[in-house]
Amino acid sequence: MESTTTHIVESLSKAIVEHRLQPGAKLVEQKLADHFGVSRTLVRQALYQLQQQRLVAIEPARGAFVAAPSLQEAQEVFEVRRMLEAEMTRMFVRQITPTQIRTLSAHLLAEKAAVAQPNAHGRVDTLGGFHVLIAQLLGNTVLESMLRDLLSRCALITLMYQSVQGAQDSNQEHVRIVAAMVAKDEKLAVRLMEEHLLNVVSNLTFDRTPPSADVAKVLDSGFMPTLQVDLATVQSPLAA
Amino acid sequence: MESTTTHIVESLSKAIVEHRLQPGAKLVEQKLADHFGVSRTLVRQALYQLQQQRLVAIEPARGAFVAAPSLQEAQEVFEVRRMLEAEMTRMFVRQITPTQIRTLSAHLLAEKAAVAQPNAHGRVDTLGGFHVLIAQLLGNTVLESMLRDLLSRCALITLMYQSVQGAQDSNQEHVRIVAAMVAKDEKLAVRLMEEHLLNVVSNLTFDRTPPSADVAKVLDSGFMPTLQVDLATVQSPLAA
DNA sequence: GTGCACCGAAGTGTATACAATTTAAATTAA
DNA sequence: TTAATTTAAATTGTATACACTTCGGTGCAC
Repeated sequence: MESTTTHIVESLSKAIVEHRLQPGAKLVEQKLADHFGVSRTLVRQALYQLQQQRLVAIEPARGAFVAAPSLQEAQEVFEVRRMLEAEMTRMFVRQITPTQIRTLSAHLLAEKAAVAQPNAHGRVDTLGGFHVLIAQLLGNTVLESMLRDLLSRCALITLMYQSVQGAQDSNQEHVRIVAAMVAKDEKLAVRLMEEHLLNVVSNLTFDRTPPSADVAKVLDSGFMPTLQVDLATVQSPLAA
Repeated sequence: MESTTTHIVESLSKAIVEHRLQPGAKLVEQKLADHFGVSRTLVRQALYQLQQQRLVAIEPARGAFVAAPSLQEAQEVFEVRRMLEAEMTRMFVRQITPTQIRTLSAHLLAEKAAVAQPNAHGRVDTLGGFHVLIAQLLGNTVLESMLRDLLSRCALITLMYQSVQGAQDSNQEHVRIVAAMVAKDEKLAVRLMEEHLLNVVSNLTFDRTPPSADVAKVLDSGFMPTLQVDLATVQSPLAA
């Protein structure tokens, strides 16, 4: 059901967000094609789509590179998130239900578990999931997919400008936000959400790590054993 | 400098937003390729990109169609706009400058002129420009491009569920919003902006116009003389 | 007449071929 | 040695070829 191109997009997207492909790294079409066992045609389509998601930058006649957003752009992305999520929080508090509270609580527990684990990707994913979950509970799929895109970009950004923000901190802040939501304290919930996002921005530094590495190796040998298996399963287009 | 694919994307995007290609219309690759004087390869890339912008829906093995968002989705899109633009307005009022006021005033005049004209596309474009302009004045390019995408989708939507919303009404509302901004009345400005957007949503009806027409003819003979010229110039990829 | 299998045309999905450009290396001149 | 120049390899941009799927209609059974 899922098109091959879509599969490539998601696989690359994941690799970028998980930092296995570093910002600035060149994405040579033929190498990717070989890796996925398809022709350049499909890789090309995937790269163009990733360009639109701002995870990849294509320079005409020069090739595709993993996006390396400027600090300026990074701040703008977070600013947009703040705007969107402040309103989202406001709306959510106004119509929160017991069922939703239970779902959120369950997620907070999942976060706590994820934070305790050594798997960095899992942590980022679960923590990001908190924000998507709220959009989901609001029942707005447009908002949800928009937020997903923003979160991907944010993952790339926080890796690039190595945010010192600890995972526990984030989890703690989420807990407090939910508490305010449950108390139906709109103002407080919004303020906490805004501060939560501002915290991340203020922790962005100029520490740019240099581009690097061999695309092929990076793609099939993620250093996380579990992920490696995952990749082996998911990445082959013929397996699906 | 602009890639051929990009050109096709923009050309199709414009045709969809301007309603020359109706929602649900089938976009046959070869026909488009012939029209643009390129191979299917490039058309294909363009269609995939438009799919991501939600202006086109691709059904596997069946082809690409001009998107026909459901009423549900339409409402969600406007809801997101409301969220984003409410915050945008709030921020804008807080840092508004005399220069910005002059720019906005100038735009309102342009709107007034556009509204008086018979050119429907020009009206929609100029009225939408108001919202983009504010993002621009805020200096947030990420927000700006996001808003642009949303506005494209909104244009498609309002055409589909023929909103009765008159152009003058919109212009009037813009005038009042700017007035509140100039007065630095944050609450009022935000409220007016929200109402402005809610008005549009509440005017959406179930009136779906049937899909139709010949793609080729629609693309080169827009019925607007000025636009036609524009298309003739812009659409040929070799001319650029 | 109505429904169903079949066939051909049209259209999509993917791979491959080839021209044009860029990149890197090797070579030569200062 | 360094800088500039030429040359070859690698890479991208676009077109084309071909297999596979879908769509429309024709004819046949009932």
